This record gives sequence, C-alpha cells and structure tokens, in this order.
Amino acid sequence: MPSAIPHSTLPAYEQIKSYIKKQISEGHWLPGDAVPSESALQKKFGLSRMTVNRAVKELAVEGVVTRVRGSGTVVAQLHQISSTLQVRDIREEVLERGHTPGARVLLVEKVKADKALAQIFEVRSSSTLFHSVIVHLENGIPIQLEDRYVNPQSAPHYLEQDFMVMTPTRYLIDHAPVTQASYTISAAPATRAQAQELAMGEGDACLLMTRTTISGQSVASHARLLYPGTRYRFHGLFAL
Amino acid sequence: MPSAIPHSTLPAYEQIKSYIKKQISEGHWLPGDAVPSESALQKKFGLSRMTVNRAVKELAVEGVVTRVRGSGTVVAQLHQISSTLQVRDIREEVLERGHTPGARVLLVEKVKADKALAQIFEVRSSSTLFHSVIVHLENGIPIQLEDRYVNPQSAPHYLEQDFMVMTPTRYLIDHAPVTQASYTISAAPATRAQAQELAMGEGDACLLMTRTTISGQSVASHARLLYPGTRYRFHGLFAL
DNA sequence: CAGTGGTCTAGACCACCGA
DNA sequence: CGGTGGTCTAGACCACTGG
Repeated sequence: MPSAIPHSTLPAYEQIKSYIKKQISEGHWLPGDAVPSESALQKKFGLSRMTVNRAVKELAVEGVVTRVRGSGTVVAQLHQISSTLQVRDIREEVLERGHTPGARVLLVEKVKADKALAQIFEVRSSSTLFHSVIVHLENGIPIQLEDRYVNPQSAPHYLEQDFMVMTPTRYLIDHAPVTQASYTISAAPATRAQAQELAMGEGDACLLMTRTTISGQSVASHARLLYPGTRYRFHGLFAL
Repeated sequence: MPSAIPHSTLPAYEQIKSYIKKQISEGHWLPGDAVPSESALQKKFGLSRMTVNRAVKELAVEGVVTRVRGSGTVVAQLHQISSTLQVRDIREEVLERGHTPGARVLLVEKVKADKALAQIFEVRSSSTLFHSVIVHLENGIPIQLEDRYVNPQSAPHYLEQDFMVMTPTRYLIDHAPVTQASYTISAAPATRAQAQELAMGEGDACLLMTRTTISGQSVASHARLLYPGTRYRFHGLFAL
C-alpha cells in the first residue's frame, strides 16, 4: 500500500512538522527538552522512517530543533529570531509595490583604484575600475543613493549600459554570476551632497548598506547604498 | 549494493550539489537555463532518484534553482543575496566576541497602554503593560538602548528580574516561547536623552530595530532597539 | 501523451553517543 | 552494547506541465 498521500491534505511530513511545532509553541516541550526519536514518531504516525526523518531534518534546518547524531533531538535552545533578509534589486522592489521606479544617473566614469579600493578588489593600486553613482526614485522620490565600483574584468561593458532602465544590480546579476556576497548594515549621517540628492537635511540619519560581491575568483563589485532613514526600512519576519 | 558512501568523502547528494553550483558559478549555466532533470542526473551519477531529489530540492530551498512540477528545474533568476540575519541576544553576542557585557537599568515600571500600544498588543486601552528601559554595554561602552514593553499575560514575573545579569530577550526566550516575530530596521536621529545614554551627540544617526514577538496567541513583547550608528552594524554573508 | 518533480515505502549500512 | 540520527536504494503512485 504505497503512497499514503491522503489527497487534498497536507503531506505527511508537514503534519509531523506541525505536530512538533504545536507542542513547542503551546509550551508542552520547552527548549532543551527531548523530541521523540524517529523510531518513536514512526510508530506514532505509522509512517516510514524516511518520511519522519524528512520532517525532523527540516525543522533542524529551520532552527526549531537541534539534532545530535547518536544522542537525539532536542528543542532548540535559542529560538533565534533569524529570517532571511532579502536583498533585492531596488527597481524590482519598487515595481512589486506597484509604484513607479526611476533613476538619475549622476556619474559614470573610469577611475584608478586608490589604496582602499585596491584592497577591496584585490588588485594593484591604480588599476582601472568602473564607477557609477545613481539615485533611485520611487514615485519620483529619492529612496537610494547607489555609489558603486565595478571590476572591469567581471563586467567589461558595464559603463555602456543605460542605468535608467537597467539597474547596476540587475546588470551584474545577469552578467557576473554571484558566488559570494557580504554586506553590513549600519547608520550614517548624510553629507551635504548626499542630503541634497536624497532630498533630506545635512546630517540626517541614513541607513547605509555596504555590499561586496564576488563572482568566480574575483571581487566583482563594491557598493555603498544609502537610504533616507525616514523613508526606507528593511523588514523581516520569523514564524515557527 | 546499498549505501554507496565512499567513506571519508562528501555525501553523494553534496557532490551533486557541488556539481550544479560549480556549473552555475563558472557561468556554464546562466539564470533561466535548464538544470538536468532528476532522471538525467540519476543516470549521470549512478544514484537513486531520492538522493538526486534531495540534492536539487536543497538547492531550491537555498534559492539557487527554481523548480516547477511538471515543467522542470532552472537556474534561479535572481540570485537573491539573502542570508539569515541573526537577531540574537545582545549579551550573548558580546560574550561571543570575547568582550565584557554590561547593563544599566534606567527604568522598570508598570504602565497603562496608550492607544498605539494597545493596538500593537491587541489589548484594550489602559490595560496594564510592563515597561523597561535598559542600556547595554560592551566593555563599558553603550551599544544598545532597549526600550521594551511586555504583555503581563505572557510573562507575569517580568518586572522581578535582575536585568543586570539576565537580559529581557533571554528571559522572554525562556519564559514565553516565541512563535512569530517581525522586525524592521531603519535609521533615526538620537533624541537628546537617547544621545546622552548612548554617549553620542544629539541628532546623530542611529540604527533602529523595532521588534514585535508573538507567543502562542498573544503579542508578548514590543521592543525598540537603538544602536549608535558608528559603533554597531548588522552583518550578513551569502555564499552559493 | 510522455516527462517532470513531489511524495512515500520498507528495507539497509554506517558513525556516533551514552551507559 | 543498544539507540540515535545520516545516508542511501529501488522501487512506487501522484499531480502537474507541455506539446
């Protein structure tokens, strides 16, 4: 009697997951408490071990439980409020909100890498880099000042793009497949020039995201993304 | 001939994952390109379909590929630079850095919910709430101003805690199991009072995280966490 | 319709942990 | 040592997609 999918019902492994999450969220199983072993759950639900294993393994990936081979499964100690922070193309983000994206290209140029840039890109000082500065708009209002350097080796035709319609992020995604990226989020006051472009006051609080992406073996791009603190925020959601 | 784990080597499914990720990161397969079907990979690697399925399924969960039932698997369009942003207990974070945590308790009180708080907590106006304001220190330097409201129903003994040694976050994790949490990250200027507690200037840029956690059926806590923009940042890392 | 991925089974061998 | 989770197999039925 294979395939016990009860038709129009949740998959069996989802039911096991729900059961376990319910016990935890209702406080019956506290952090550190043991979760029934796979064989126990197998008997309880009348399912094969592979199915039970999938359910509990996914909960472990989600950080709900902790598994130790040879020892057992326990309710995770730290219900870390972790969730994937989506870092996406700003233009697509605006479109998704049903608003009108826009861009003002302030600068597109070649530059020689100074010491700091050379270190970030792991190239010799005075190597050529591409540089662009763009203000992104949402319904005509500035929401991001993008100051970006690009490695010519990763995207030789970067400077020829029309950044009014194709954002640098989008172009790089398509032409320099990302293998790694690191970012930091902090806060910074707007300089006089930045404040002017973002239509805010000098010294006003901004969100600053710096992002470095690696494509293949080389550093492809380094960007400083400045958001008006009052007009932009990152969201996250965590659900058991 | 079961169990073809080649001993001291990566699991078979990891090898398939590596193979696919390598093709993508080397640019052989571009976003939108088809990934070989499970049956094709099965033949290529000489593995059972379940093993192949696990490999590709995990890549789908990680956002590397997109799968459509009946259609096939393609390289994901947007290599979203998404990574789990860990939101953790500040004290544990400081300890992990090998530094000395500290705290100054500025305020611990009962309050009547005003309209805004009543809405957040989904209780009647003028219901009782707990309120605490604490400055968290790292090596004696202020790094977070925590202004938190707590639902008495979720943590009746909240006010009796010694927040010098047990952070509110930690206490709530242990006593009000989190089932959901939502947060936003934005930037804000420090008010005069905030600036004083955080040892910075009035109006200086701060990172502001607001976080609301739900435990069971009720809103357990709402916190405004203010970080000096120059002394604190969130990190993230994404790797294919 | 054939091909795809989604789910499931009933076994199996293994590495590891704690008693 | 027995029990745990980690991995794997060789089948299977199903829902869905596309031509």
